Amino acid sequence: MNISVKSEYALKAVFDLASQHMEHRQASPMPPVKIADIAKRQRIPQKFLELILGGLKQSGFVDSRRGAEGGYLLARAPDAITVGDVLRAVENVKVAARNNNDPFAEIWRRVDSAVSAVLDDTTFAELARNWQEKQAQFVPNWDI
Amino acid sequence: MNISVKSEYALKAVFDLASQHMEHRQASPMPPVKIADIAKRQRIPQKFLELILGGLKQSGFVDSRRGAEGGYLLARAPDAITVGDVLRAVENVKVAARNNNDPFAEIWRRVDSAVSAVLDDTTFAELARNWQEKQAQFVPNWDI
DNA sequence: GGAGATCCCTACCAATCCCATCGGAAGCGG
DNA sequence: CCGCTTCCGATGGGATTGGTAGGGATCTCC
Repeated sequence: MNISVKSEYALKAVFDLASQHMEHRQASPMPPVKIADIAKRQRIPQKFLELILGGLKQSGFVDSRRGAEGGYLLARAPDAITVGDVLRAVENVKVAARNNNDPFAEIWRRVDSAVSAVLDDTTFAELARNWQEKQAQFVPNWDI
Repeated sequence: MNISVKSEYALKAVFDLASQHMEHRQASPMPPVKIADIAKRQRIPQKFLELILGGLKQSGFVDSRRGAEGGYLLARAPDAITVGDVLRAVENVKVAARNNNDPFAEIWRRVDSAVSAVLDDTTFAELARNWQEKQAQFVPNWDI
């Protein structure tokens, strides 16, 4: 599985937005998250992140508010976005007319479907929840 | 699943050797297969194929005989080589110290094992047999 | 012992991504 | 209107990819 750094950043960005979304108290409307904050938390070069988020917006995963107190937010609920969705949108999917006439066609199909199976059933809500639990395990003194 | 052309060539080369091996009558010892023949059958630039086979030999999958009537042959039986074996040897396997401390570690593990599962249980003997059957289906007049 | 065929090795190259940075324009809130 | 923030196009170095070129080195068969 060859995952480009760019794709990794995209996943981390969506993950960050999902985490922020889920930590937020539902009373007030969710405020946008600034690029600079995401970049700092996820260790992503800020300028690079800008263009990644641009693509992510084009693909309809996130939405943005300009100006002061602007930023990015998720366009859908965190449990309605899977890792596979984001990955397929970000990676330039050059399906390139899979040559059906070679001996490997079958095995590539099998691999693709195996990968999709695991990628398409993990949502970012799940990811964020698991991560929060794991963090709580290592810093369990928060309410003592 | 991002597969480089080079890896594809390597797979095709091993597949070609396996096919030749299985078509050969077992009475006489298997004669080596020439690079030029593999290149022509599998549509691979000959000089490029040379260096790919070199690597494949270094990895222990194939063996070579020099001189007139020389060429390449499999180092193991076709049913003892899986697609995964070849792929891992050819692709520069930069495992790169999987960061265990990110939210995606788990999912990458799951993907890797899913991919390995399908890649490691397909041997080239299987591939060659399936291919021969498929060809026979489309050109069924060979013995009429 | 040649001759011819083959493997082997090093170097090189052009194109294409990949990762990132810069500079400003445009929009929004106070 | 001013500061903050997203947006957008251009640029650029570096690595990788896909391939070429050519000359040995070495083996086998006659």
